[in-house]
Amino acid sequence: MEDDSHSRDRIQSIERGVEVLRAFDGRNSALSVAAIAKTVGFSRPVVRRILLTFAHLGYAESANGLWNLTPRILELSVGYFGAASLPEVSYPFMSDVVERTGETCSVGTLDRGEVLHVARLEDRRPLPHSVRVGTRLPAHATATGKVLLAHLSTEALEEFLSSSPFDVHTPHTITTAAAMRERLASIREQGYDISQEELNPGMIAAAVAIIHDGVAIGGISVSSTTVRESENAMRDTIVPVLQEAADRIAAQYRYANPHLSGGRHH
Amino acid sequence: MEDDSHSRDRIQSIERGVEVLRAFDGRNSALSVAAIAKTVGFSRPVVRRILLTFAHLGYAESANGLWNLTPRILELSVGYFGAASLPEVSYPFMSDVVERTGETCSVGTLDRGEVLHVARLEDRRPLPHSVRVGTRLPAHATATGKVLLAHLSTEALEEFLSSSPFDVHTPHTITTAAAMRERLASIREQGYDISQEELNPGMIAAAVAIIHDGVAIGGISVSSTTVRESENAMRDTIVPVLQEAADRIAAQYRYANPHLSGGRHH
DNA sequence: GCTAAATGTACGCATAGCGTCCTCATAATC
DNA sequence: GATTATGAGGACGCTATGCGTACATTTAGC
Repeated sequence: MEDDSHSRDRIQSIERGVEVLRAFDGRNSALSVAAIAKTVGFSRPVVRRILLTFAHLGYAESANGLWNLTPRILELSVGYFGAASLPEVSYPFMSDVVERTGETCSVGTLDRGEVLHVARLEDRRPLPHSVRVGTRLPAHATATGKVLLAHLSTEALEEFLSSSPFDVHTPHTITTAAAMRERLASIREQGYDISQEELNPGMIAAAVAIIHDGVAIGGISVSSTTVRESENAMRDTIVPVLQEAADRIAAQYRYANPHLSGGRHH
Repeated sequence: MEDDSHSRDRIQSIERGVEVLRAFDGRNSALSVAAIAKTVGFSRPVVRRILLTFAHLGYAESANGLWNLTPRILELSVGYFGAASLPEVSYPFMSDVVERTGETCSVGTLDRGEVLHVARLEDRRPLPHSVRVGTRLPAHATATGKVLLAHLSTEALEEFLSSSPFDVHTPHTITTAAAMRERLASIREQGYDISQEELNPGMIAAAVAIIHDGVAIGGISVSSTTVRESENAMRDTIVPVLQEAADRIAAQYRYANPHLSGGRHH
């Protein structure tokens, strides 16, 4: 009751600044100060000061009363995009997947019970539900999420199964822990998952885990619509391509991160 | 003398927080509190509080005294990655370029006299100088930079030519405003630029501007090494591919941003 | 031309966040 | 293996920082 609000060594202004950045969710192109204030729940002068700060840093700009983030905001992610980071290593192989399948390819990791998309490569035809880099989707209703859950340790999986309420998105969404356990078992056996209309109607996806040193560091998937791809086509033609890409990404990742392999340093 | 340091409506803590994030430059994988404090010039407790704040938000984590950014930091860029943003629109066509040329392709915009890389797609063979998304390079010594400079308004160009000191990176770097004017004129005539060893020895790049509504909203380039590609090969085989991609990106950008075309709103 | 809603700005107060200081743990040096 | 040096973690009092209320001003809308 004392540690969650502000624990003396946590900086309020930074948390507020981040909340303002998150108010730009990518859907609304430009936001007014008042709209942001309403979203995040701070007073307007506070939001204004935060925006002016970001503007001074070059991360935001205002055009006649409406605010936008500038491309320079990408700078904040550079620290994660190391030479050996998962997206950095994955992109070349994802390119291969897009070329061979003609569909959109994504790479994601498990983050707080959700799939965080760290890399994405679209085919020329855009999909109805566009999932941009940085966005999260519920793990229990996505193919990538389930292949990652399938490789979790027993304790971590139990925690997920007990803590997460399984939101229902479509009639095909897996809703019970029992059904999820069953599905995860078959994923472990087959090595892939196909999710048909579990999150969005009309959408289908296949995913394979990227295994490095025995742990699933991410999942690679292909998403499409049910009119373009059937479950059989996914299994027969796309899963092998994904499997090959996952293996090559893992190998390249191992090569790029030699210090992670085997035991600790020296 | 009063407006630059802290102007009463700018939040110091946020600026400090951003500086700490930038201390993670992608080269050093993990940093200690003391190392960051030395880099940014704040006291250690301040850096520690900032890191704890980001850790609480899920953007940073510490492993036995060393700190890292987590993939979730990508969330902060989501606000820029709109459906109609330049990288979002470009990636599919960049994929095409990589496929047809077998080389690394990048898209960048002009930002404060530097080229800010907003999208990048590598071929499988990594390049010696890896330029990640979010990083900036000097405009005067890169192909993308020069095609963007070539489309600047007269005033903006004059300001750039007078303000920027042209750092010398190699013997081939353009160092004088006169030489730059000459080069820009030929770029306007030919529609592309090829930069051979102007920034890094052994590297060569070709770039073409992405023109939307008469203004250059970005540049697309292919980078390689001088052993793999000659200037002639660049001009004859790669520039046409880039030109086609640039045109298609511009067209798609126009389609994705209908409100930007023609006159202002209403 | 009047209401309404949103922006920019000012300013005094409270507190958030700063730095100094101390303790403890972990390495490096001889 | 004793000794120094370097860094992490934490406590605490003071002050500058950044908060919100309040007012002035602009822009849009019926």
